[in-house]
Amino acid sequence: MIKVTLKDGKVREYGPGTTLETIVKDLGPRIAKETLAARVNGELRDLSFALTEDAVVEFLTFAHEDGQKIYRHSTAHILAQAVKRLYPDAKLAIGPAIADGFYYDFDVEEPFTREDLAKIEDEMKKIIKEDLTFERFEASRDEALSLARNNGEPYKVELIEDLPEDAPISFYRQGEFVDLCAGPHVPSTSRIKAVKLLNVAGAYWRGDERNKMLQRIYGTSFPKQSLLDDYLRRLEEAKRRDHRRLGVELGLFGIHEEGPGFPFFYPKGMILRNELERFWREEHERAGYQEIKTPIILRQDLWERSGHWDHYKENMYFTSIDEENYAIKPMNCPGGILVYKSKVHSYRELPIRLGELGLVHRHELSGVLHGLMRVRAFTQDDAHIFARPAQVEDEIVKIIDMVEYFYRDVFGFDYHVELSTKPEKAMGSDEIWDMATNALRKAMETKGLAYKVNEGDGAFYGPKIDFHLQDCLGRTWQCGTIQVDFQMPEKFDLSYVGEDGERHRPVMLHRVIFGSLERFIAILTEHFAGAFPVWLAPVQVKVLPITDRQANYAKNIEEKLTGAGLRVEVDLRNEKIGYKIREAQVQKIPYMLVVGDKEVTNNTVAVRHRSEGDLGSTTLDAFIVRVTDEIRNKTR
RNA sequence: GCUGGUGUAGCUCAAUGGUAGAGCAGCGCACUUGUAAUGCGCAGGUUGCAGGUUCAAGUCCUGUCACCAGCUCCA
Repeated sequence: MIKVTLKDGKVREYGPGTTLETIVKDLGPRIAKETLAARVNGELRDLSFALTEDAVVEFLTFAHEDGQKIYRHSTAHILAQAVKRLYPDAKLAIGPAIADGFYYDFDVEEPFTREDLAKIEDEMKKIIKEDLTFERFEASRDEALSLARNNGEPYKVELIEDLPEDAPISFYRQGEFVDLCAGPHVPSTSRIKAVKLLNVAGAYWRGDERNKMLQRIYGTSFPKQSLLDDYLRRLEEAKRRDHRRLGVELGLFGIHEEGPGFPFFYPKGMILRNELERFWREEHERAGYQEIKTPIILRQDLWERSGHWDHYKENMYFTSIDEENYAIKPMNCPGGILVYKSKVHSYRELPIRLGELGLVHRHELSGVLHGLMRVRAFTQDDAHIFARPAQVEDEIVKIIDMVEYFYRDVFGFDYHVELSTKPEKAMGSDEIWDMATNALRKAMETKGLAYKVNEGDGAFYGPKIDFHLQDCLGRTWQCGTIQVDFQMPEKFDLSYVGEDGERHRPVMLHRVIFGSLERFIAILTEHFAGAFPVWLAPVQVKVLPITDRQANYAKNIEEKLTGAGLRVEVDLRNEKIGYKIREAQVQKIPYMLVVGDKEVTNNTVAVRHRSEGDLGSTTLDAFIVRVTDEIRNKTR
């Protein structure tokens, strides 16, 4: 007998060769019905897997992340089968599960249309009804290659050829359809209850733009129709948080056809922006930064010297002045360097932290522009830190602290961290890159920060840590970044005078906290769905008189609130109170003060909060205390 | 940049190849109102732009610009 240890620690005994399916049925009909696959001694397995030795077994349902992945991946196979039935000439590429669903890439002569998608979805539903079993079989490398060749699947051939020599090669068959796949899968196609194909888009084979563009079909699936409906509803709701939409609705910012990628900030958006800048300046002053401002246009030879000409020219705009060549800055570092070089520095001054809210311009490909998230002109909350080598790690830790304070404590964002290493097109030796990369690693370890590694994704002058934030649809955007740079100090012959009276080379750190004000404001808008914390709200209080009898009282209140440093508007129009409230609610103004005859008589205000509703009457002074407290504490 | 899709009033959307329309917003008038939309009226357009087909184009074709989704690339 073999011992099977279950998740809850219970041990059961079965004869050798017992399949997981038998075991799960033994556990009960309900778990058997919900179980999709299992993890056996850490390895994901099909339910048809037969146990030959003692094992720790965890049965996976849709409630498990791995269970969901297996479920969606199996759906992707059904998609591929449907496509092959309807379009026998389609060549299969890859079809993984992704965050909220799956996709499958096909090489087809004609791109799929919306109507095609509907047809394919219908065919998938047929396949589900056919209740086809997912059967696993293994093949030798040669068998696998000839199978893929016989099926006329060149992409699969390529995939097999790239598998390591000793890797077992497995296939899955459902009905007439066979696909190369590591698995595992759900037991049969009928396990997929609700499926929806969402959209189709081009995608390069292996993500390389030099390769052929394939047609990628995105879809999702759930074990219940109601879960699918919920998901689709959530998607719709998420779209209502879109900063591009809220930017216009709330009068914050917008992009006009006259300036693709060049955003406009309207008066209310500027209030938000200025508040962020004010907060930023306070925090940086506290952290020992000095502020500078460097020009937007500088001579081209500066950029040749910095390496931008060689490494970043395609992203830069150029101009000429008096027949001399100039460049519009895509980064602030060369300017910061010139400030550093403007005088001789002693080791006693270091680290020197020069902050700059610097407007940079970058030529981004037209297809990547996205509201305020991805633009061609943006303001980085940049800083360049010139440090002695021994100070570098400590400085990195301090920057991480600041990012955490901003993101987690003040704004309440979820974020994740990535470390990017030396790219192909880079300046400097591997040794120097290793040193810089290790400094970042060590700082993150000191902080106990979990991070993922992006090989070859660093800046051309150094490795970086990136902080990524999520938008309303869960897409992530790089915001904060910390970069260690040994190259620029070399290129520009930077130095400081050490204790020994000799010249030494400082190390440079490039860093941003917000990343770009534009992107950060976009994230902020989506995160709060436009209902900004009071300290950021463009209008903090709206005074709503019930009739024009209270107009003077309302104006008086406005004056007092303005005097207390609050941003106030009064709605003096002859409208019903419900109408005024609705408009203030739609504008997501945090506080409404309703004033009618009662309030005038009692010298009070009736407070309404945008999310808490009617809070009852109070004195104006008490209200001012409440709001100013929220502002000072940056209450979310 | 690439693949596909979409461009009609400030916004959201209608209009068989046959006189461009509605709701909201705006403006005017009436109503003087108690916690998410009062009523009536007025105005608003070179249908993204440029060509073409046609007796006739918002609608069909070509080009172009912008936007949307994804890919590639990045804060």
